[in-house]
Amino acid sequence: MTVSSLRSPVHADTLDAAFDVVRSEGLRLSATRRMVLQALFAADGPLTAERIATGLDGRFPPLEVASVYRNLETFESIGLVRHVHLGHGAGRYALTRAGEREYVLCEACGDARALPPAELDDVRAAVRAATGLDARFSHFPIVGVCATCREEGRRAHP
Amino acid sequence: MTVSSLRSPVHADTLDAAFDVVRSEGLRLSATRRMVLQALFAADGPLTAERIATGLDGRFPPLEVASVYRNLETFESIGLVRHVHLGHGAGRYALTRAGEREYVLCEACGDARALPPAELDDVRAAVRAATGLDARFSHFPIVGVCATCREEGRRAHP
DNA sequence: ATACTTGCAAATGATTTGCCAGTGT
DNA sequence: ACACTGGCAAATCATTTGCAAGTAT
Repeated sequence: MTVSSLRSPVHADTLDAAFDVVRSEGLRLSATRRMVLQALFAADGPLTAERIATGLDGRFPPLEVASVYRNLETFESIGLVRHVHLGHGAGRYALTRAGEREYVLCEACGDARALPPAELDDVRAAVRAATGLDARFSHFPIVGVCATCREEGRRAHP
Repeated sequence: MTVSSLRSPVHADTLDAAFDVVRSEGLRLSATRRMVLQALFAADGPLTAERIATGLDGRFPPLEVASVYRNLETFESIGLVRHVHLGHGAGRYALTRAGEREYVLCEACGDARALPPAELDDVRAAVRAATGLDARFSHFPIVGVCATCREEGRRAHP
Protein backbone atom coordinates (compact mmCIF):
# COMPACT_ATOMS: atom_id res chain seq x y z
CA MET A 1 0.00 0.00 0.00
CA THR A 2 1.45 3.29 -1.06
CA VAL A 3 -0.67 5.72 0.74
CA SER A 4 -4.26 5.16 -0.04
CA SER A 5 -7.06 3.15 1.32
CA LEU A 6 -8.80 0.50 -0.64
CA ARG A 7 -12.52 0.99 -0.51
CA SER A 8 -14.78 3.96 -0.79
CA PRO A 9 -15.85 5.50 2.51
CA VAL A 10 -18.70 3.96 4.46
CA HIS A 11 -21.13 6.31 6.14
CA ALA A 12 -21.96 4.88 9.51
CA ASP A 13 -23.29 7.81 11.47
CA THR A 14 -23.95 5.98 14.68
CA LEU A 15 -22.16 3.38 16.72
CA ASP A 16 -24.83 0.82 15.92
CA ALA A 17 -24.65 1.57 12.24
CA ALA A 18 -20.91 0.95 12.41
CA PHE A 19 -21.53 -2.35 14.21
CA ASP A 20 -23.87 -3.35 11.42
CA VAL A 21 -21.28 -2.49 8.81
CA VAL A 22 -18.76 -4.71 10.53
CA ARG A 23 -21.20 -7.59 10.69
CA SER A 24 -22.43 -7.08 7.17
CA GLU A 25 -18.87 -7.50 5.96
CA GLY A 26 -18.86 -10.94 7.49
CA LEU A 27 -16.53 -9.78 10.25
CA ARG A 28 -17.10 -10.62 13.89
CA LEU A 29 -18.12 -7.97 16.35
CA SER A 30 -15.85 -8.62 19.30
CA ALA A 31 -15.67 -6.61 22.49
CA THR A 32 -12.37 -5.15 21.33
CA ARG A 33 -13.83 -4.02 18.05
CA ARG A 34 -16.76 -2.44 19.81
CA MET A 35 -14.40 -0.49 22.06
CA VAL A 36 -12.28 0.73 19.17
CA LEU A 37 -15.34 1.99 17.37
CA GLN A 38 -16.70 3.54 20.51
CA ALA A 39 -13.46 5.44 21.08
CA LEU A 40 -13.50 6.67 17.49
CA PHE A 41 -17.08 7.89 17.88
CA ALA A 42 -16.28 9.57 21.17
CA ALA A 43 -13.30 11.42 19.73
CA ASP A 44 -13.34 14.95 18.43
CA GLY A 45 -10.51 14.38 15.97
CA PRO A 46 -8.31 11.64 14.57
CA LEU A 47 -6.74 9.40 17.22
CA THR A 48 -3.50 7.50 17.48
CA ALA A 49 -3.72 3.75 18.03
CA GLU A 50 -1.98 4.32 21.33
CA ARG A 51 -4.65 6.67 22.53
CA ILE A 52 -7.38 4.27 21.56
CA ALA A 53 -5.52 1.50 23.36
CA THR A 54 -5.45 3.51 26.58
CA GLY A 55 -9.20 4.00 26.23
CA LEU A 56 -8.92 7.71 25.56
CA ASP A 57 -6.90 8.15 28.74
CA GLY A 58 -9.08 5.99 30.92
CA ARG A 59 -12.53 6.89 29.67
CA PHE A 60 -12.77 3.37 28.30
CA PRO A 61 -11.17 0.07 29.29
CA PRO A 62 -7.64 -0.40 27.97
CA LEU A 63 -6.91 -2.56 24.95
CA GLU A 64 -3.86 -4.20 23.45
CA VAL A 65 -2.23 -1.80 20.99
CA ALA A 66 -1.47 -4.67 18.63
CA SER A 67 -5.15 -5.55 18.49
CA VAL A 68 -6.06 -1.93 18.01
CA TYR A 69 -3.72 -1.68 15.03
CA ARG A 70 -5.07 -4.91 13.60
CA ASN A 71 -8.63 -3.71 13.90
CA LEU A 72 -7.94 -0.27 12.54
CA GLU A 73 -6.37 -1.89 9.53
CA THR A 74 -9.38 -4.13 9.11
CA PHE A 75 -11.76 -1.19 9.42
CA GLU A 76 -9.70 0.75 6.97
CA SER A 77 -9.90 -2.07 4.47
CA ILE A 78 -13.68 -1.91 4.50
CA GLY A 79 -13.80 1.87 4.27
CA LEU A 80 -15.01 2.53 7.80
CA VAL A 81 -11.83 4.25 8.89
CA ARG A 82 -8.98 6.25 7.37
CA HIS A 83 -5.68 7.40 8.76
CA VAL A 84 -3.83 10.68 8.31
CA HIS A 85 -0.28 11.75 9.02
CA LEU A 86 -0.29 15.04 10.85
CA GLY A 87 3.42 15.73 10.97
CA HIS A 88 5.93 13.22 12.30
CA GLY A 89 4.98 10.60 14.82
CA ALA A 90 2.12 8.16 14.99
CA GLY A 91 -0.60 8.08 12.38
CA ARG A 92 -4.07 9.17 13.42
CA TYR A 93 -7.27 7.30 12.71
CA ALA A 94 -10.78 8.55 12.20
CA LEU A 95 -14.13 7.27 11.02
CA THR A 96 -15.15 8.15 7.50
CA ARG A 97 -18.66 8.47 8.89
CA ALA A 98 -19.89 11.70 7.42
CA GLY A 99 -17.82 11.19 4.31
CA GLU A 100 -14.20 11.80 3.59
CA ARG A 101 -12.27 14.54 5.38
CA GLU A 102 -9.29 16.44 4.14
CA TYR A 103 -6.70 18.08 6.35
CA VAL A 104 -4.87 21.33 6.55
CA LEU A 105 -1.97 21.78 8.92
CA CYS A 106 -0.10 24.85 10.06
CA GLU A 107 3.51 23.90 10.49
CA ALA A 108 4.19 26.87 12.70
CA CYS A 109 1.54 26.47 15.37
CA GLY A 110 0.75 22.81 14.74
CA ASP A 111 -2.93 23.47 14.38
CA ALA A 112 -4.77 20.97 12.17
CA ARG A 113 -8.17 21.48 10.61
CA ALA A 114 -10.42 18.89 8.99
CA LEU A 115 -12.50 20.03 6.03
CA PRO A 116 -15.20 18.49 3.89
CA PRO A 117 -13.70 17.90 0.42
CA ALA A 118 -16.07 20.39 -1.21
CA GLU A 119 -14.15 23.23 0.40
CA LEU A 120 -11.06 22.17 -1.47
CA ASP A 121 -12.61 21.67 -4.87
CA ASP A 122 -10.97 24.78 -6.26
CA VAL A 123 -7.65 23.55 -4.98
CA ARG A 124 -8.30 20.21 -6.60
CA ALA A 125 -9.09 21.93 -9.89
CA ALA A 126 -5.86 23.91 -9.69
CA VAL A 127 -3.88 20.75 -8.99
CA ARG A 128 -5.55 19.04 -11.92
CA ALA A 129 -4.66 21.94 -14.19
CA ALA A 130 -1.08 22.07 -12.98
CA THR A 131 -0.26 18.38 -12.73
CA GLY A 132 -3.05 16.23 -14.16
CA LEU A 133 -3.51 14.66 -10.75
CA ASP A 134 -6.84 14.12 -9.04
CA ALA A 135 -5.71 15.15 -5.57
CA ARG A 136 -6.86 14.05 -2.17
CA PHE A 137 -5.60 15.58 1.09
CA SER A 138 -6.94 12.90 3.37
CA HIS A 139 -3.74 10.96 3.89
CA PHE A 140 -1.20 13.76 3.88
CA PRO A 141 -2.50 17.18 4.82
CA ILE A 142 -1.87 20.42 3.04
CA VAL A 143 0.99 21.89 5.04
CA GLY A 144 1.76 25.55 5.28
CA VAL A 145 1.75 28.59 7.50
CA CYS A 146 -1.59 29.98 8.63
CA ALA A 147 -2.51 33.65 8.46
CA THR A 148 -1.97 34.27 12.15
CA CYS A 149 1.47 32.70 12.26
CA ARG A 150 2.44 34.49 9.09
CA GLU A 151 1.60 37.85 10.61
CA GLU A 152 3.47 37.05 13.76
CA GLY A 153 6.45 35.97 11.73
CA ARG A 154 6.43 32.49 13.19
CA ARG A 155 8.14 29.95 10.98
CA ALA A 156 8.62 26.69 12.80
CA HIS A 157 6.98 24.87 15.65
CA PRO A 158 8.50 25.39 19.16
CA MET B 1 9.90 20.08 14.80
CA THR B 2 6.45 19.68 13.35
CA VAL B 3 7.16 19.24 9.75
CA SER B 4 9.19 22.10 8.46
CA SER B 5 12.78 22.95 8.08
CA LEU B 6 14.42 25.80 9.78
CA ARG B 7 16.47 27.82 7.35
CA SER B 8 15.91 29.05 3.86
CA PRO B 9 17.35 26.85 1.13
CA VAL B 10 21.01 27.16 0.23
CA HIS B 11 21.92 26.97 -3.42
CA ALA B 12 25.08 24.95 -3.72
CA ASP B 13 25.14 23.82 -7.32
CA THR B 14 28.35 21.87 -7.15
CA LEU B 15 29.91 19.50 -4.70
CA ASP B 16 32.64 22.00 -3.94
CA ALA B 17 30.12 24.75 -3.36
CA ALA B 18 28.38 22.48 -0.88
CA PHE B 19 31.68 21.79 0.87
CA ASP B 20 32.20 25.52 1.17
CA VAL B 21 28.77 25.98 2.65
CA VAL B 22 29.51 23.37 5.28
CA ARG B 23 32.81 25.03 6.17
CA SER B 24 31.36 28.51 6.12
CA GLU B 25 28.85 27.41 8.74
CA GLY B 26 31.74 26.59 11.00
CA LEU B 27 31.14 22.86 10.57
CA ARG B 28 33.88 20.39 9.87
CA LEU B 29 34.17 18.74 6.54
CA SER B 30 34.78 15.12 7.42
CA ALA B 31 35.14 12.22 5.01
CA THR B 32 31.67 11.03 6.00
CA ARG B 33 30.14 14.38 5.26
CA ARG B 34 31.85 14.53 1.92
CA MET B 35 30.46 11.11 1.02
CA VAL B 36 26.93 12.01 2.04
CA LEU B 37 27.02 15.11 -0.10
CA GLN B 38 28.57 13.22 -2.97
CA ALA B 39 25.78 10.64 -2.85
CA LEU B 40 23.17 13.37 -2.81
CA PHE B 41 24.76 15.05 -5.81
CA ALA B 42 25.01 11.75 -7.65
CA ALA B 43 21.35 10.92 -7.07
CA ASP B 44 18.55 11.58 -9.49
CA GLY B 45 15.90 11.92 -6.80
CA PRO B 46 15.51 12.07 -3.02
CA LEU B 47 17.33 9.29 -1.18
CA THR B 48 16.70 7.39 2.01
CA ALA B 49 19.41 7.52 4.68
CA GLU B 50 19.77 3.78 4.24
CA ARG B 51 20.56 4.13 0.57
CA ILE B 52 23.12 6.81 1.25
CA ALA B 53 24.66 4.58 3.91
CA THR B 54 25.11 1.75 1.45
CA GLY B 55 26.84 4.18 -0.87
CA LEU B 56 24.07 4.11 -3.47
CA ASP B 57 24.30 0.34 -3.63
CA GLY B 58 28.05 0.13 -3.74
CA ARG B 59 28.89 3.05 -5.97
CA PHE B 60 30.44 4.71 -2.94
CA PRO B 61 32.01 3.35 0.24
CA PRO B 62 29.50 2.39 2.92
CA LEU B 63 28.79 4.63 5.89
CA GLU B 64 27.17 4.23 9.28
CA VAL B 65 23.44 4.95 9.01
CA ALA B 66 23.50 6.72 12.35
CA SER B 67 26.14 9.11 11.07
CA VAL B 68 24.23 9.59 7.87
CA TYR B 69 21.11 10.56 9.82
CA ARG B 70 23.12 12.86 12.02
CA ASN B 71 24.65 14.59 9.05
CA LEU B 72 21.44 14.86 7.12
CA GLU B 73 19.89 16.53 10.12
CA THR B 74 22.83 18.90 10.36
CA PHE B 75 22.63 19.72 6.66
CA GLU B 76 18.92 20.23 6.95
CA SER B 77 19.43 22.68 9.78
CA ILE B 78 21.61 24.88 7.59
CA GLY B 79 19.26 24.67 4.61
CA LEU B 80 21.47 22.50 2.42
CA VAL B 81 19.10 19.55 2.50
CA ARG B 82 15.38 18.83 2.91
CA HIS B 83 13.46 15.63 3.42
CA VAL B 84 10.13 14.50 1.97
CA HIS B 85 7.76 11.71 2.84
CA LEU B 86 6.77 9.88 -0.29
CA GLY B 87 4.23 7.48 1.12
CA HIS B 88 4.96 5.21 4.07
CA GLY B 89 8.43 4.08 4.95
CA ALA B 90 11.67 5.98 5.28
CA GLY B 91 11.94 9.67 4.62
CA ARG B 92 13.89 10.77 1.57
CA TYR B 93 16.55 13.44 1.49
CA ALA B 94 17.61 15.77 -1.28
CA LEU B 95 19.75 18.83 -1.76
CA THR B 96 17.97 22.15 -1.99
CA ARG B 97 20.58 23.07 -4.57
CA ALA B 98 18.53 24.57 -7.36
CA GLY B 99 16.01 25.94 -4.91
CA GLU B 100 13.11 24.32 -3.18
CA ARG B 101 11.25 21.44 -4.80
CA GLU B 102 7.67 20.41 -4.32
CA TYR B 103 6.36 16.92 -4.85
CA VAL B 104 3.42 15.27 -6.50
CA LEU B 105 2.72 11.60 -5.97
CA CYS B 106 0.39 9.20 -7.73
CA GLU B 107 -0.93 6.81 -5.14
CA ALA B 108 -1.92 4.29 -7.79
CA CYS B 109 1.35 3.81 -9.65
CA GLY B 110 3.65 5.23 -6.99
CA ASP B 111 5.24 7.65 -9.41
CA ALA B 112 6.62 10.81 -7.78
CA ARG B 113 7.46 14.02 -9.57
CA ALA B 114 9.48 16.96 -8.26
CA LEU B 115 8.44 20.40 -9.43
CA PRO B 116 9.79 23.91 -9.05
CA PRO B 117 7.40 25.81 -6.77
CA ALA B 118 6.42 28.22 -9.54
CA GLU B 119 4.46 25.46 -11.22
CA LEU B 120 2.24 25.20 -8.18
CA ASP B 121 1.63 28.88 -7.65
CA ASP B 122 -1.96 28.63 -8.83
CA VAL B 123 -2.49 25.77 -6.42
CA ARG B 124 -0.98 27.85 -3.67
CA ALA B 125 -3.31 30.72 -4.52
CA ALA B 126 -6.31 28.38 -4.39
CA VAL B 127 -5.19 27.02 -1.01
CA ARG B 128 -4.77 30.55 0.28
CA ALA B 129 -8.25 31.47 -0.87
CA ALA B 130 -9.80 28.35 0.61
CA THR B 131 -7.93 28.11 3.89
CA GLY B 132 -5.74 31.16 4.49
CA LEU B 133 -2.69 28.92 4.51
CA ASP B 134 0.51 29.62 2.62
CA ALA B 135 1.10 26.07 1.44
CA ARG B 136 4.30 24.14 0.78
CA PHE B 137 4.34 20.69 -0.76
CA SER B 138 7.97 20.05 -0.02
CA HIS B 139 7.53 17.93 3.08
CA PHE B 140 4.33 16.09 2.28
CA PRO B 141 3.57 15.73 -1.41
CA ILE B 142 0.30 16.35 -3.15
CA VAL B 143 -1.19 12.87 -3.34
CA GLY B 144 -3.71 11.76 -5.90
CA VAL B 145 -4.30 9.66 -8.95
CA CYS B 146 -2.55 10.60 -12.18
CA ALA B 147 -4.31 10.85 -15.53
CA THR B 148 -3.01 7.54 -16.79
CA CYS B 149 -4.04 5.57 -13.74
CA ARG B 150 -7.40 7.28 -13.71
CA GLU B 151 -8.09 6.18 -17.26
CA GLU B 152 -7.02 2.67 -16.54
CA GLY B 153 -9.24 2.58 -13.50
CA ARG B 154 -6.35 1.88 -11.18
CA ARG B 155 -7.02 2.90 -7.62
CA ALA B 156 -4.37 1.56 -5.30
CA HIS B 157 -0.78 0.53 -5.54
CA PRO B 158 -0.05 -3.20 -6.20
C1' DA C 1 45.06 21.12 21.72
C1' DT C 2 40.49 20.76 21.73
C1' DA C 3 36.04 20.75 20.34
C1' DC C 4 33.57 18.55 16.80
C1' DT C 5 32.59 13.86 14.62
C1' DT C 6 32.47 9.13 14.02
C1' DG C 7 31.64 4.28 14.99
C1' DC C 8 29.29 0.98 17.37
C1' DA C 9 25.88 -0.50 20.44
C1' DA C 10 21.89 0.13 22.63
C1' DA C 11 17.50 2.75 23.19
C1' DT C 12 13.21 4.50 21.39
C1' DG C 13 8.88 4.88 18.86
C1' DA C 14 5.63 3.02 15.60
C1' DT C 15 3.82 -0.83 13.69
C1' DT C 16 3.71 -5.76 12.50
C1' DT C 17 3.80 -10.74 13.18
C1' DG C 18 3.64 -15.54 15.21
C1' DC C 19 1.29 -18.44 17.89
C1' DC C 20 -1.91 -20.48 20.85
C1' DA C 21 -5.84 -19.83 23.65
C1' DG C 22 -10.43 -17.78 23.57
C1' DT C 23 -14.99 -16.67 21.44
C1' DG C 24 -18.56 -15.00 18.04
C1' DT C 25 -21.82 -17.00 14.87
C1' DA D 1 -17.78 -26.85 15.86
C1' DC D 2 -14.65 -23.92 13.69
C1' DA D 3 -12.92 -20.17 11.60
C1' DC D 4 -12.09 -15.69 13.14
C1' DT D 5 -9.95 -12.82 17.02
C1' DG D 6 -7.44 -11.44 21.04
C1' DG D 7 -3.55 -11.44 24.15
C1' DC D 8 1.19 -11.37 24.72
C1' DA D 9 5.80 -11.63 23.36
C1' DA D 10 8.99 -11.01 20.03
C1' DA D 11 10.31 -9.14 15.50
C1' DT D 12 10.87 -5.34 12.35
C1' DC D 13 11.60 -0.76 10.51
C1' DA D 14 12.96 4.06 10.93
C1' DT D 15 15.40 7.01 13.69
C1' DT D 16 17.79 8.64 17.83
C1' DT D 17 21.12 8.63 21.57
C1' DG D 18 25.23 7.62 24.74
C1' DC D 19 29.88 7.30 24.96
C1' DA D 20 34.63 6.41 24.13
C1' DA D 21 37.97 6.95 20.43
C1' DG D 22 39.37 9.57 16.25
C1' DT D 23 40.25 13.80 13.61
C1' DA D 24 39.58 18.46 11.36
C1' DT D 25 40.93 22.94 12.24
